[in-house]
Amino acid sequence: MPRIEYEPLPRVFYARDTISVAKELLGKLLVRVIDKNIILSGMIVETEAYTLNDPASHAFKGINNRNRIMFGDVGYAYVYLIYGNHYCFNVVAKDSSMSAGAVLIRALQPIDGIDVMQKVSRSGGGRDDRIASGPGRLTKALSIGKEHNGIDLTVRGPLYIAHYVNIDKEYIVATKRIGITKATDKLWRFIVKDNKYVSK
DNA sequence: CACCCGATTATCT
DNA sequence: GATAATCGGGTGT
Repeated sequence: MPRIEYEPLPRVFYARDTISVAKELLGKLLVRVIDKNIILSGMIVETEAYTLNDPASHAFKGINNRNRIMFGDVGYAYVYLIYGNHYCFNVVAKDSSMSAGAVLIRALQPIDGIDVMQKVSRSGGGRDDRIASGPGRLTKALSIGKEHNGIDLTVRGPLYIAHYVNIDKEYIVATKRIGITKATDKLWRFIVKDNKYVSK
């Protein structure tokens, strides 16, 4: 059984304003451990922030059974089904004055288990720059589903986020969020500049 | 490459 | 009944 060497980010990392966390998650590693011996991972290269007073956020209209994790403690996974057939993976992040907030992880640069991800995802036909490029492709590549909703991402387990590299401020670009119809002017999508694994 | 559309479910009106 | 933090396959240029 391989030793898992990646160090999870502590809960305090997520206990800050959602926008800052969204930026600082770039360059971190999303780690998926399957059956305690298969390790899949990727460097986060694209994120989006969703806050409480944000018409585009699931939290905007108040708590319900789907979004309740967004109103809970920080550092936990919020996974939900979109368009009836894809899962989106988020991390709960907010400062103590906010009741809800999360960061959508939209794209990864594959690091560990690229061959396994290619088999599972069947996206991109042999190219590695489409495997986890987009929120639905990412969850498919790492086999993330509703069973991971509410999981603690600050401890080594089936799914966690770890330290990896630091992205210089120069290389963080803010853009409009993708696929929303409300609050479309906010520049709350963050990408690693010139990285080919960012969704198009 | 651009556009169009169907899939399929939780939530809201 | 409509819409949604999406994707892949189809058709046309």
